[in-house]
Amino acid sequence: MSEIESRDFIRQIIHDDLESGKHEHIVTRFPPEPNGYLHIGHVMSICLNFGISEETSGWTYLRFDDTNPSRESEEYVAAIERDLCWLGFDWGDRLTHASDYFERLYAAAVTLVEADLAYVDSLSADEIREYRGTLTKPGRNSPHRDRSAEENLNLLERMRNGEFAEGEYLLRAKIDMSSPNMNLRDPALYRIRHVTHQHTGDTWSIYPMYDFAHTMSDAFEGITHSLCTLEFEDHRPLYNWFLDQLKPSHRPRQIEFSRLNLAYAITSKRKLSALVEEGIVEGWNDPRMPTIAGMRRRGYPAAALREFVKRGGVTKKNKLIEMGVLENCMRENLGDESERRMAVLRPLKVVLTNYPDEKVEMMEAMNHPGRPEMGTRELPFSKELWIEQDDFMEDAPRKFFRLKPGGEVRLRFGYIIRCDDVIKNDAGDVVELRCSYDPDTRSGTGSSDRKVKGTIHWVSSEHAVDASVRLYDRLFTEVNPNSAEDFHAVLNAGSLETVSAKLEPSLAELKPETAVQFERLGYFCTDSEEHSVDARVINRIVTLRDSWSKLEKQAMQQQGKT
RNA sequence: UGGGGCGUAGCCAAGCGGUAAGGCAUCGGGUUUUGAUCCCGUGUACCGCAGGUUCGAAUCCUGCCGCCCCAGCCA
Repeated sequence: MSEIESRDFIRQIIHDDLESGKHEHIVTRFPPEPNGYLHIGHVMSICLNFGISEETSGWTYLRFDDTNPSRESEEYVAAIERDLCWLGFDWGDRLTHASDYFERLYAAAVTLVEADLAYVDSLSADEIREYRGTLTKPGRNSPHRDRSAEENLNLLERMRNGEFAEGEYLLRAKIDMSSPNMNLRDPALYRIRHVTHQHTGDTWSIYPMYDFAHTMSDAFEGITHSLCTLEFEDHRPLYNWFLDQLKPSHRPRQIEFSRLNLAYAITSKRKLSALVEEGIVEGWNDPRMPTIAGMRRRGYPAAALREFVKRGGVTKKNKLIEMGVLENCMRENLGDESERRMAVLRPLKVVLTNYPDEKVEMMEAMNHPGRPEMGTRELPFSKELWIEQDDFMEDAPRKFFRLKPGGEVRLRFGYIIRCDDVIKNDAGDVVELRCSYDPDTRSGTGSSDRKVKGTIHWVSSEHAVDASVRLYDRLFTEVNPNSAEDFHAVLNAGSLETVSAKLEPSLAELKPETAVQFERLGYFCTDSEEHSVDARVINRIVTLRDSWSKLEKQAMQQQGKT
């Protein structure tokens, strides 16, 4: 253990800036555009920005980057605030909008025009593209580039007054049409848009572009470090150009980091939005979605999500993080925090032939094997039980130590039973097991130390409560669906399976959004929208680690080869 | 074929001229009334490749290769 925890490159810069006295406080911002729900990629940015200000006793603004009214909405701003709160971050009274600065932004634009650093163009969108040149060919100056400041001012004012149609005029920075950096070829500053803005209503008919609005908003808020993703690296010269020309009293510094990509998941708002609109998932908060709302509904604890992002690190290298890392964070957190319960997902009937017909015993069960302070509960035990179909095998391999004909197994917190008969239907499916129990092996009694290899879970059928349980799997079959030509082609058809499960009676009245472990199966969470005590709906968060299924897979592969 | 980035084990990631941390995964083993947890142990990383500088390079220099981003009046 070294005394100095190694810092990522951004925290190193910030540490140095504090050390050198360049800044007294660190001010960051999280600037989502309210045009969709936040996803796992945003979680990283959120944790970075809010995390850094927390660590340095600075502060962070939540700033809605609402400069494009044609695709933004109130629904999204509400969802973003909700998600941020749930994740555990607090912006206090520092909730702002880029639109809060529209007047100041306009004044800054006027300043640029007056300094002959911006002009009103009247080329069409197509012409502008044509004039811009290509990656390898320089662009050409617009024929309107040399309008007088007076004329530009007049035109800009009339743009603001709504005198022109959309696309008729455009305010552009006057930089360098031959720059090898496309962002410097006279980028657009303001475009005309006759649209009602979700925050400013109809007061504006021109709206600033991202680069201009974002840079100046950072400056207005005294942001010290403006952290963004790699694709904006090319924009930094433009960011700095605005600061150089307009000389605001605060000069923020933009630093870029690589985004977090999760294997088998999509993190593109456009595609996520398509999944919702095409009805491929049930909504932005479908438990299969990598959105914060979806992961929350799935049952992922916020703390586990934060831990996951922390493990990813902060660098400039493109990364694709394995699902297993995410799943492990969930298992670690839930393993410590959640109570254990018994539930049977795919029930198989077991009748204990030597158990008295009407008898019911109450068996004591620990709520958490590692945390006795979490207490115990009682499980009713009776003649007729449900066990998991997977826990019985007629022709079992040597290493299968669950139930098989003539074999013995321990019922967790119950007795050891032996399988005497297998009953099948006409189709040949196993529909019932006739077993006998050993009365001397009751769990917890002194004479219960007889060992059997396997222990399986069960539920008394008379006392069981029903539930609809949804088993989720990855939404895509491709590791990196982001780069697939068409994501529809790599959708996982089996991403959702719903089963009718039997639960132990203590689970009858669970509140929505409660996570528990179903022993030997995984972690599950009652659905926040559809679950009620009358109609239980439960989502599987993640399975337990399962070394048996691993062995099974290996065996299958070997069989396939030989 | 312009510009900007990035390349350390399967996936992340330390390292900042002195002879390759750590996590996850993998594979062994122990404990276990969850095949879970827990506990031990487990890696020949040609540090993208090739040269060079140096007593010494993942770290400095040169060249090359690979991958990502940029031609919205999106962010």
